[in-house]
Amino acid sequence: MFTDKQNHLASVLKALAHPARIAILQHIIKQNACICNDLVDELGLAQATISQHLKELKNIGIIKGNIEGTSVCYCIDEKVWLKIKSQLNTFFVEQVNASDCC
Amino acid sequence: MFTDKQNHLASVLKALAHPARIAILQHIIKQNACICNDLVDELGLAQATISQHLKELKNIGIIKGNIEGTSVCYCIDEKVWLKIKSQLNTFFVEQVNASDCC
DNA sequence: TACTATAATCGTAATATTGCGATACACGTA
DNA sequence: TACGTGTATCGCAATATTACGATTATAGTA
Repeated sequence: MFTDKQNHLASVLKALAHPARIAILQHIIKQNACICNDLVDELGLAQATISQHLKELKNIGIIKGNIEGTSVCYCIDEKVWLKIKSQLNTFFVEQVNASDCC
Repeated sequence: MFTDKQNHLASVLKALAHPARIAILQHIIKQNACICNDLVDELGLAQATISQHLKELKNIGIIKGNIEGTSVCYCIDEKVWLKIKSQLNTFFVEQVNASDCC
């Protein structure tokens, strides 16, 4: 019904479209390294909830996890991050005509 | 629980995070001018559904509608479009460290 | 004024998302 | 091997989203 590109872009945006997931990404970036579930303390959410949000971010590939002893270390997958960035750029690069009719 | 910025960015992304709404925006941009409910023909959705999607896009201000005789003319609100674009840029500008640990 | 066309809104059913407690699983360690 | 710590998954309740037919509202037209 829609093109693959439209569907894909929509699902990427959907994965990002939650304040908790935005906060998670920002926290991972801020630490500039991997984190485990400091997130549970950092955000005020239950462990199960954080894990669920992490899963959704993993699904679009923007983060990856690495088992590190007894805990899991998450970080941004730079390749996917840049790809998503450029996909959004492509979408927003459209020159909107200033002489709109409304 | 989250910051205003995080909440706002999330709600903007959420409004964009649907293939139908992406298709609507692309169609409006492609026509480079206002359109009414060609969208109903263009996409395969019911008139009520299109109207609902348009409402969500209007809610974040990215499009605006103008009554034009018996129909309504929609177009991108350039100011809001650019603002959202720059908000996303701000988010994605974060330099992800290439030397990640995962 | 009645009629038509366009779009918004209402009501509703189906489905998806969100959050969380409880539980299961994996991996170190005593 | 038993135990503790950190995560993932399950099951469920509450809520939100999506889609659409039916209805309503608005503006032009006969």
